[in-house]
Amino acid sequence: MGRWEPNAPERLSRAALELFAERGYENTTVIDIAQRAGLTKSTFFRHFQDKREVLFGGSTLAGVLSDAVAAAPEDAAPLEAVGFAMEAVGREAFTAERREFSVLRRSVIAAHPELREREALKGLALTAAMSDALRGRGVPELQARVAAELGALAMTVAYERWSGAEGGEFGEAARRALEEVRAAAAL
Amino acid sequence: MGRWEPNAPERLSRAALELFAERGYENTTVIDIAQRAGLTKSTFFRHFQDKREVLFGGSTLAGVLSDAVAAAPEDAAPLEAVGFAMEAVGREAFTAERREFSVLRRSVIAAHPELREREALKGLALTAAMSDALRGRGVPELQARVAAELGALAMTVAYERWSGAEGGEFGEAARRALEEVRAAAAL
DNA sequence: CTCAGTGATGGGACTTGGTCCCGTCACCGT
DNA sequence: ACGGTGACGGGACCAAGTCCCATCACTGAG
Repeated sequence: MGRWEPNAPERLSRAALELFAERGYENTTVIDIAQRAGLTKSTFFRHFQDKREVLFGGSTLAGVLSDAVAAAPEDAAPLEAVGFAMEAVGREAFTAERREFSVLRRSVIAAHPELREREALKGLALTAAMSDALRGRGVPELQARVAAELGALAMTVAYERWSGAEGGEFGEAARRALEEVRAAAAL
Repeated sequence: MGRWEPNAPERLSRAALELFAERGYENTTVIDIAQRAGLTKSTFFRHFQDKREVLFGGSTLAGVLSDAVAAAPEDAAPLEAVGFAMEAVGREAFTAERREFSVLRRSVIAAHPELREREALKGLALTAAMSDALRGRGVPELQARVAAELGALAMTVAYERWSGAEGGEFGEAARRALEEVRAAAAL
């Protein structure tokens, strides 16, 4: 088992998730993580900005959302474009085979304030990505921000359900959630 | 100038804001902050959980929002209750005399990722507070979350304007922003 | 086959954030 | 005058994160 094993970032992420689940985030050292992955602290920080990022690094969610919104049919309303983005996420990120991983990751994040904080920041990035993509379609500033915010809420709700007992396909859950949010927003 | 000077937390906050503005967040040590306030590192961490919190500690915004939503007239619709909360914030938090302080604080936070991250977490706490207060009024789960999210967006927009060149009163700016958001959400 | 270049890794010194424990001093009531 | 309480000072200590340099595996040219 050499110095040249491939996929260092992935090995580190898996090791980190395991250790966080076993003994908790604050009882796990970066050195612990690196050791389980057969690496060292130096290498860890070469692949991740900090200890929290090891659970968020692989995420290209912002890019997926942005691209899907931009690729939606020209005549689609803002919230419809957001709906397409939800489906794209279901296809490219929250797939059935990654559900178990996502569920564990979710519970680990929920248990530790530092990780929740990072997640909050990533959430802002997601809404910003959607909002920017909508503005790129010619949607006015405020409408874009509203649609992005409602889309983010729908994604959160769908993620709660999808990673909960229900299972099913994420894209559909997100579409349903988005429709419910739209109805709840009609005041 | 003794050991018994009052208002240690406030002195620390002011010292921190000054130093962050002067030399930047990462070029400022907790010891620097404590020294400028005439205190020590130990005392700093006795008043604040961590270095970031020194810019967020005084904030009872969540409580203000929560109370105001709960105190709104019984027959007020969710978004109207949120409107009352906005005015309460204008009265009790974002007052005219604190504007200068808020503007500086805002620019400091915007300049440093760690601080933006903490702000994102505080934002989540605010929407959660509003959402919970709305549910306490009997508003269904999803409607409460939507109204809270729209309220948070309105607050963000109003804050941008209020701390920008425009000035004026925060409560009014927030009410206007909330009305615009409501209009933009009518899809 | 050899050898130099490239890039990822190992390793250790160093700074700083954050925790812990304990001694000290000011205030307050008796 | 005296003891209790609570805030502060100070120092040891650990882990996160930075920096710099040595080392090793792979690659391609000769």
